[in-house]
Amino acid sequence: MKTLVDRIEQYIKQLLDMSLKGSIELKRNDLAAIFMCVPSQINYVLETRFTNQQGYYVETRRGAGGYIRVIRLSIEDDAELEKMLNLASNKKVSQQAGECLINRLTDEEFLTERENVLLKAFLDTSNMPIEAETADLFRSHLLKTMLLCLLRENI
Amino acid sequence: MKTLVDRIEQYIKQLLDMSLKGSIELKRNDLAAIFMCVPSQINYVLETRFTNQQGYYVETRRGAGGYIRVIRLSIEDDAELEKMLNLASNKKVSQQAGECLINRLTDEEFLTERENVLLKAFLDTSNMPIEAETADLFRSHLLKTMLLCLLRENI
DNA sequence: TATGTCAAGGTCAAAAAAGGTCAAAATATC
DNA sequence: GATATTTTGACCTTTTTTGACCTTGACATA
Repeated sequence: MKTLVDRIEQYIKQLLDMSLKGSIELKRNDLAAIFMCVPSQINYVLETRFTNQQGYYVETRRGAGGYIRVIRLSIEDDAELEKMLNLASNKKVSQQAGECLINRLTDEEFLTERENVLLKAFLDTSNMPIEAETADLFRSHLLKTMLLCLLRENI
Repeated sequence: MKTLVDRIEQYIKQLLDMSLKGSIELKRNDLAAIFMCVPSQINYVLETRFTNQQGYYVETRRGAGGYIRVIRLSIEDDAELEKMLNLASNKKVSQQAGECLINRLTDEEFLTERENVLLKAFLDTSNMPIEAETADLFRSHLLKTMLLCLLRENI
């Protein structure tokens, strides 16, 4: 059973897919009306499903004629991957951050669905008898290694 | 006279048999209502009857719209993989042993060439500032997780 | 130019809707 | 009778939904 957030998320992503520019403009109140919910629900969707980490950028404007613009950032070239590599080298990679990164790479078709499941399972250290510090280090190792493999292209 | 656990276990297994994907989604509260028991009884059933060793993998999500997903692993048709699962659970997995396992799985076409490269890179902890003990633990975690993923019927 | 109005969107915290944990009590089993 | 397994319930955490109240900006108008 899909939740409201899920449906709104899907709707926005569909709009993005259809748009040629990779960005769309919304009216918060209109969207809320379509889904028959309170306007702040839209903010919740944006905050939880369209973050920077997840590969989106959101611009808004208040007042009369206000809007919400959702921009999909794409990983066009290796430069973007290297940026991620930097992130992964930061020693501290929470499980959540790691999952975000993997989901994003999957969205952009750098990883297959199977690899996605596999990698996310690896990142999950919840049943490993180690300290948080070590877990973060471990994840950082995995992500870095994975990105290097991707960069070393065509395997 | 069957116990409550037994009946709930049977019910879930029936649902799994009927599902085409080898996985089902439950609502903990609904199930508890059906069997007129406390919700935590469902957890007990899952913990005691649907473990990895018994061939199941359970995913859950909390909060509104939460669910419990039970995934059946295809262990019966693959006694070989089950043996490996045991091996990987042995806490101590040297890098060499890990690579052997991965190569073997690749030979038998359970893993793609790409996954092979990726996984072997993960196993290499030589540039991680950790003790040998911890490294073995990591490898064991990776291998076990990998095997569980391979056994999942739904990916 | 300064000001008021109204149409957006923003914030934040409470309520609701799930699922999780843990230990005590009750039953079974040996 | 001792031990193992099952059942129950009180309390906790996570995620979503809702609503009351706040801020911003365009436009009209004095």
